[in-house]
Amino acid sequence: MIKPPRPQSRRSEALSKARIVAAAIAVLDEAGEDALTFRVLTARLSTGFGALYHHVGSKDELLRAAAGQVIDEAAAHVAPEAAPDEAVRELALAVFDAIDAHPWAGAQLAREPWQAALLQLFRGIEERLASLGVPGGSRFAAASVLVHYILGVAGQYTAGARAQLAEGNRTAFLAKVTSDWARAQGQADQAAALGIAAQLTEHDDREQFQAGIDIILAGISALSLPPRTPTSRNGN
Amino acid sequence: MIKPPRPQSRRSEALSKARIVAAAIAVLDEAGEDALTFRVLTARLSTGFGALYHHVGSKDELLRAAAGQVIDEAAAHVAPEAAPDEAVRELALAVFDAIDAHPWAGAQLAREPWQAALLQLFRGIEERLASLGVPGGSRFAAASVLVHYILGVAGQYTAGARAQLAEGNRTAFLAKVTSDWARAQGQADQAAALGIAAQLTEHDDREQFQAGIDIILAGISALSLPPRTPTSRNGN
DNA sequence: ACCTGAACACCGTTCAAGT
DNA sequence: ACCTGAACACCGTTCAAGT
Repeated sequence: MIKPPRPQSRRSEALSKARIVAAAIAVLDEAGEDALTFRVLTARLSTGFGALYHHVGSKDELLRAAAGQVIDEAAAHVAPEAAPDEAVRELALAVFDAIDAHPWAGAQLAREPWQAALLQLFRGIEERLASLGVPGGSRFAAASVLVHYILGVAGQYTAGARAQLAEGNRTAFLAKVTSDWARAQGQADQAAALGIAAQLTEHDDREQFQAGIDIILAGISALSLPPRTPTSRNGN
Repeated sequence: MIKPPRPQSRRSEALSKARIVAAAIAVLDEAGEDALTFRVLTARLSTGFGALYHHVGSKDELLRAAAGQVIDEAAAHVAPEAAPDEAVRELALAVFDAIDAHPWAGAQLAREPWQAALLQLFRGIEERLASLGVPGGSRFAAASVLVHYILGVAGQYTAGARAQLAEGNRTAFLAKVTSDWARAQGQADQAAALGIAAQLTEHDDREQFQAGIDIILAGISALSLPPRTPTSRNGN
């Protein structure tokens, strides 16, 4: 009675949480957040609902796991030998780029920020701030601002991506927003609204994000680092 | 044929967008985001679906209008004679407090940050930064960081409030998060996770938020304001 | 233990019909 | 013009039944 070498099933591999999460990420990347339903997952993995629920518990848990994986990968790619303030910038940018590539993950993180992956980010930032000389008493607050900012941008970036998808393209989207603003403003304020819309049109999201990180790092340094010789401070 | 003085209808007032939005805000405040459905609204206003759709277009539009109203009210309460940096702090805190009172509004703003109400906030901040001496070239970036940060905190604050509601209370919620973290970490890192959880337990959200605003304002000042005599800089 | 898929309890939204 | 509510086209989730 020798066991047959695995009775080649219809599916190539057995179902597992990892395979379900991978399929979910694929659907999310290809077609966005609204497209992820248990029905398309059952079709894609050729199973039933019960099989999925046997491995994942709920749709929320699935979304959490998918976002966690994306962020984990991003945060792992930071060069360990970088100078501490550069490392903070790299960490922040890695998360930004991950969310650029997977906008749905930004929405998820903004919604449930206590995921383990973000704990890693927080700890990574706090560690670098310590190397930078930020004293223990203000380190928590300093790391918090950075993480809050990163998540704030993440959420809004995602929102923009989703809306641009719905509206066709960035230009069309901004045109619609601008006209909505103009309608909501008094006549006198329409010029200001147009000015802001123009700056939104021109600016580069990634550069803007980096400029924000620089401002916050400068603030942390100003408030909680021993003052240095005030030369060569050209931050722009 | 004199018209009767308004044939006292079953409902006290005619249906209108304003009344629908008011009812929506009431439901959201009383029972949270998930509780707002067109079905409970029809019951509360004793009408049918079609009547609601005749005034609001979609649930998204309703949510937008509700959040917009809450933020508009908050931003309007800032004393106009305040010093510019104090005014920025007041604006930020007003939004924070509004979201504390209406957590669902935070989620909505994080999801669709281009609402007209936020344009007002942005302009209010930019104006004050101009008074503060921040040059035009960096003012947009500076105001952006502040707004991104405010919205980031808003989103996460809301997430926390929602989770605490689900979990029973803040302590129970933090206990659950901590145990999730501990499970996800290696043994060696559990201490660090516990330390962060402890700081989360102790800190006051509102104070933390203010500390963040101070850090960002210090960074703006360091990077784009003419240097002052470096005395009496005690920001903590 | 793992999987299947009909069925349940909801949603937001539409629309023919009323006044 | 404004309102009504049955009906439609979806969801996430459960669960008795299979292997």
